[in-house]
Amino acid sequence: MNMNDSTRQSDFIRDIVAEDLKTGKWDGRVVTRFPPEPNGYLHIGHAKSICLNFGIAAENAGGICNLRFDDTNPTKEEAEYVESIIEDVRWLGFDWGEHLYYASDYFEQMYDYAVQLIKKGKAYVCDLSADQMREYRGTLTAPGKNSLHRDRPVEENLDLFERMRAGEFPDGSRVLRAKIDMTHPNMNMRDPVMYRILHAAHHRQGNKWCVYPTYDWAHGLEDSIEGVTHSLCSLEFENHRPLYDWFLDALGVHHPQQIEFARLELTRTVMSKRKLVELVEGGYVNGWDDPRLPTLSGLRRRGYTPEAIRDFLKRIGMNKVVSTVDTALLEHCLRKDLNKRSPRVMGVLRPLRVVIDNYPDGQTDELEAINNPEDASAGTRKVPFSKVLYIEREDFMEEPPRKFFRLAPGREVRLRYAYFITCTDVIKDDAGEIVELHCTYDPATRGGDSPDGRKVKATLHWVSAEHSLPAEVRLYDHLLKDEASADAADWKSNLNPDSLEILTGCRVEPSLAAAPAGSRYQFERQGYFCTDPDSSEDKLVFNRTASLRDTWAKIQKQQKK
RNA sequence: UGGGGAAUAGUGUAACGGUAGCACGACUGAUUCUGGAUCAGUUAGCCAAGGUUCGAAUCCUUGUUCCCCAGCCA
Repeated sequence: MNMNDSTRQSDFIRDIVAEDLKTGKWDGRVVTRFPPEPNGYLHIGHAKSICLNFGIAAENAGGICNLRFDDTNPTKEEAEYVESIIEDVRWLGFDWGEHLYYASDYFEQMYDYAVQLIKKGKAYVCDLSADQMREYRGTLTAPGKNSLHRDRPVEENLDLFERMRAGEFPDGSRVLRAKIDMTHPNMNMRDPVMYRILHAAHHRQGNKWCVYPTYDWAHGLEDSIEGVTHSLCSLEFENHRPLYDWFLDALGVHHPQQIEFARLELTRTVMSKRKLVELVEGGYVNGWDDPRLPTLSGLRRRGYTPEAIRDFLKRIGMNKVVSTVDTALLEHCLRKDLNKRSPRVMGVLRPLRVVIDNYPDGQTDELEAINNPEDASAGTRKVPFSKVLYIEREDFMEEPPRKFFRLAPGREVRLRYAYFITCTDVIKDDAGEIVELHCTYDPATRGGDSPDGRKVKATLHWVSAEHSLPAEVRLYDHLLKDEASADAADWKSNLNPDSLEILTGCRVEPSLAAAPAGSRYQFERQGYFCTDPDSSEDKLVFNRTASLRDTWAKIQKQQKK
């Protein structure tokens, strides 16, 4: 990956890794892993974990980070998700080399380990139903009680477990449990389930198995088998750590250290899988890569850069505090990156026709425009100018309020890289709607500067009517409304009804004619845009990645108050 | 009411017994052929109360608040 945006940083996890390196705890090895379950699409919360795990591996000589699919539940997992996860991790900029693994490849080994535990008298087959098991488990404040099958002889457990695997029993009829302590204050330690019977086809193993390991049993083993040193996971697994440790100790195998960190929450969006699924399946958004979603595929389609996401994740730090990061910080990182690298272009979102009365009919001029003022090497391009132009509707006001610097009757402004123009007439339709402006231009200001030193207070973007290309532009806003109702159950009432606005009559400069999908631009004075995969030469489609900071909008807001 | 965690400006994050700093946001101003960018500045904080210490965000005690756990999900 590109390391120049991941300068060395520190946090409590990296401190532990550094300390372990110093004491030689793992013989100088650093092995981490990113272990998604292939049951959905990755989002920026996952990216926090990805950057952490791959980042730590990259920062330490010889460090390794495995990409491991935690595919222990065939009823929820699909190959489609495996593909998308691989694509997203790559896109984010990380490389696992040879280290791509599947938990399901360890099923045989896990089974053998389970047999070992049975032989040690530390696991037993239990015939309790799910309902009964819940009863026996007790509650947060009351201890549980032992299953009547808890003291089954080893030989019987071995026999039953083998027959479970052989498919002799129906789903839900039996499980293999660890024999720990039904009165343990930590619920996870009350004889947790290690295997359940699931007659379901697995996306990689097919019908080879009908018993599947649970997370608690499988995860530590996966880490152990792969020689992981630091197993990093989110806060909700803190309560599982004693069990993670118990299993590995009971087996006497390599025992990685589990360390927990807080997952990422962002303002004005949703991050939980459950909610994302609800949005996608309920048709509130258009698929997993809807540009409004915080999924990596959504952010990619929206025009986010991996660099901006990594920079953001680096800035928010790593902690155990449950917190919600302001989306404004993500947007800041985005704009910072895009500002440096995006070619400038002129596009008019809501066109207003302007006729330059004193400009010769049929004449075309080509004006030189700077591609990126932040990057001299980006060079310049030619933009056509003619008698009939389009400017942004909101750049003209017939009765300009205080602090409105743009075009108004009798006022002179600059057309960027072109000429000074002065508004001489306003044409309206029967409904009183402004349909056209008449202006004059000053030929002496060609290129955008007045030889007499005359100043204007505004510079407008524009396109030549005849030369410009039609385009559709999709404007996005936050998924959630600003002031969110506190009712967590009714979270969908907080959805922002204006999160998507589609503009169809837009006009963009001709240089965009063959803009390939995914290419990013700054539409001057408007924001950052990228070409949507829906775009073609016949029909250009752009997504607004982010708007530019808009001081005038702020002033307007204040004036309204 | 059991157990496990966490509390530092509006938000996120540093400080590891020795001047509470950084970033985002908000607000000023300068500058500008993008009301962009840039530059300069302002704003605002140690959950509470005790204790230890020459000295406490940091150590101790008590309390408060918030998060997680009763799937054969991960």
